[in-house]
Amino acid sequence: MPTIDPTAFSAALLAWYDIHHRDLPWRISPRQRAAGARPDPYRVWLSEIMLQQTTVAAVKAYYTKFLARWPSVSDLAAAPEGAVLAEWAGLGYYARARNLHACAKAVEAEYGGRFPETAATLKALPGIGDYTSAAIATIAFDEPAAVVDGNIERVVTRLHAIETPLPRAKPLIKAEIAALTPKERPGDFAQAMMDLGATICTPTRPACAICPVRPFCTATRTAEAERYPVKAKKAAVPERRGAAFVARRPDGAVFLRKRPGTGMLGGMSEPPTTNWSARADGALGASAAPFPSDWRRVGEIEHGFTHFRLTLEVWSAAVGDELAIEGWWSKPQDIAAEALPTVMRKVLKAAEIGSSEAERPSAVPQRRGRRLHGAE
DNA sequence: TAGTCGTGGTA
DNA sequence: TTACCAAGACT
Repeated sequence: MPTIDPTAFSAALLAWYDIHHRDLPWRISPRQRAAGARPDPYRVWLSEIMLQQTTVAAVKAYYTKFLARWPSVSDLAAAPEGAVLAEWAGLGYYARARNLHACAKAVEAEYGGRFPETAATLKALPGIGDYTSAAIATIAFDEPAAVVDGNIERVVTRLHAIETPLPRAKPLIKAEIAALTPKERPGDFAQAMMDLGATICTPTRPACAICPVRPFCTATRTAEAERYPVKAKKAAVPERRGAAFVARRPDGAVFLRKRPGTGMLGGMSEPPTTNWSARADGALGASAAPFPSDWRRVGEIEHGFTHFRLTLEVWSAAVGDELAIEGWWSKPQDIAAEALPTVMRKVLKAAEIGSSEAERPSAVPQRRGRRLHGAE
């Protein structure tokens, strides 16, 4: 593996970044940074948590909403967890939201509302791991920590044509980044590497012809950049099946309950569902309902999760006000603000319950697939 | 260490 | 349609 001169590499990368950096809501410009400004650690942290395994495009609207509602870490710490989960609904990986709130409370309680300034101390906080601790310390506090995310893994494996598959190659990549990260402008260096990965050194069809660090890159010489990073094969995703039960009151309210605080969709809201069986065959039927009623099957929905695909039968019933199980009634105008994950909004939609103004049903409800499934 | 944990966009 | 993936953390 040929050695890269860190000084020359940084100079080329940062010169490119000064011109071609992305303008993002949680950033300050290289020009402001050069003038001595530093970004608000709260904003850096908030954005980094949201960006975990999530695209910039998806994050922007959530980031703006969170910042408007909770302008500081103290504001966020004072919020009820349910409000944070409801605001997070739709962004996925809900443990992030629970840890976000726990972290805000820890920063408030242990550090008086000011984020600690080193990667090592940041990493001890909930939801902040290897990558995020290094990113915050480097971007907000100028610590030259080794920042390694998916973009940077891709860039480095191409620079050195690393054949070792991920995640085994991770220690090697981190060592190389530690060697390349400059003492001056480490925050810009990290963000420049990520911007390079996001805009030039892309997973498919990388733009090697206009890459500022092409002279340092091994993979591009053999026109094989796209082959890296080598990754271990993934197992096929299994199928699971379950049923969801949408109870409706005469005034249109829907019965919801809260899922257990940990695990899949932990702490989020849902219409009552069965457990999601590993069995993908057979129908469950109204006998699986949380309480007896005149359940009618109104359709089914499919949803892909990271490690399995789920099919949910959707059952609906018109019921009275009193149910013997724990939960609450949510009126039509309140549903949009509930902490409903996307899969559960699909369920409500299948039961012809508008989950937002945008989905307000027309006078004649559109029924998709409804005719196919009569009552039992 | 390998499995768990969402979602929407894209080839 | 399917498969993969996007600024990972936690157990």
